[in-house]
Amino acid sequence: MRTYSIGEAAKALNLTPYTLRYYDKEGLLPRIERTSGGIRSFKESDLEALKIIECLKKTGMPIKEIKTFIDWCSDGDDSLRQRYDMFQERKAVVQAQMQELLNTMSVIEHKCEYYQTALNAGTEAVHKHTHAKETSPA
Amino acid sequence: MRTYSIGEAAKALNLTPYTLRYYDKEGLLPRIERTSGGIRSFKESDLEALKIIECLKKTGMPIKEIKTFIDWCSDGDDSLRQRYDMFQERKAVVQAQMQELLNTMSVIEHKCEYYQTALNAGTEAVHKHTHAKETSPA
DNA sequence: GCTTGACTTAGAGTTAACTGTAAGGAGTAG
DNA sequence: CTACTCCTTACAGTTAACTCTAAGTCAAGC
Repeated sequence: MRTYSIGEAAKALNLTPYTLRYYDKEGLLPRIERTSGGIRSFKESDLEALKIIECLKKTGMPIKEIKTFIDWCSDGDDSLRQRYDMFQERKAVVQAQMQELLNTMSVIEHKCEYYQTALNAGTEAVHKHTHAKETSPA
Repeated sequence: MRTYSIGEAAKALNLTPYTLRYYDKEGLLPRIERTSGGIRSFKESDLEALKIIECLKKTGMPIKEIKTFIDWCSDGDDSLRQRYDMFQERKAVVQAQMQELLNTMSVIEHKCEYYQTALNAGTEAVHKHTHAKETSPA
């Protein structure tokens, strides 16, 4: 099975060696092996674990919480329930983020239309209501 | 038209007075008025502008870029094109974020199933492939 | 008239997640 | 042999976005 240096692993994951060393320091790579010369040797399984770590990061999970999960993984079957619950919670978090993103998109799209109309008219005044004494263009 | 103190505005927007002062210091509230005593007086239009600011923040826009937009708003109709382009770009950003969130969700859901199965079996070994010498539980 | 509470400023401190520096080691090309 | 490149550690520096502190102002209630 081929292995990867920290630079190769970084490239494969679109990260930097700095970041990978930082993850290691924070305890996110407990199983990482070293060569006789002390150089980190990333296996395919390490890259897979890092992909999960990046996935959890994308859900907004802080690194300390990810470390808790990594520790659970090292604990074996005793922590299956915690890990299951964690992913269920992450699922709920992502669902909420999706809903929020939809709301955000709705506002952005309204603004796109607003500025499309203003651009066609050549002036934002086209949106001024007669009853509004003052409006903020933002 | 009723106005709001910084504390009231913060509550209405689910922010803190510290944050609103910080935004002001960064130039995000150029039109904010003050009472004779020097106290910030938020109008409805200021709250609306802040809602747009919060919306842009949710798309991951840094505060310095939001300030650029706020400055454009003060510039009047000359900047309509820039503002339109900016919202189009934000729309593309949010679409990309949505796609990424869908990918993330897919991974999370696979892990939910993985741990559901493991939990039913009482052990993660249920997922071990015969050809795999070693796997990372993450 | 005095206390209370919310407001003001300038500026310092915090946090997360990197990001870079310095000093040095090891393997490879010429 | 020597230069080059990548690796190592320890630790300092950076950045964004707050978050708080200190010292002071001001209006309202008792």
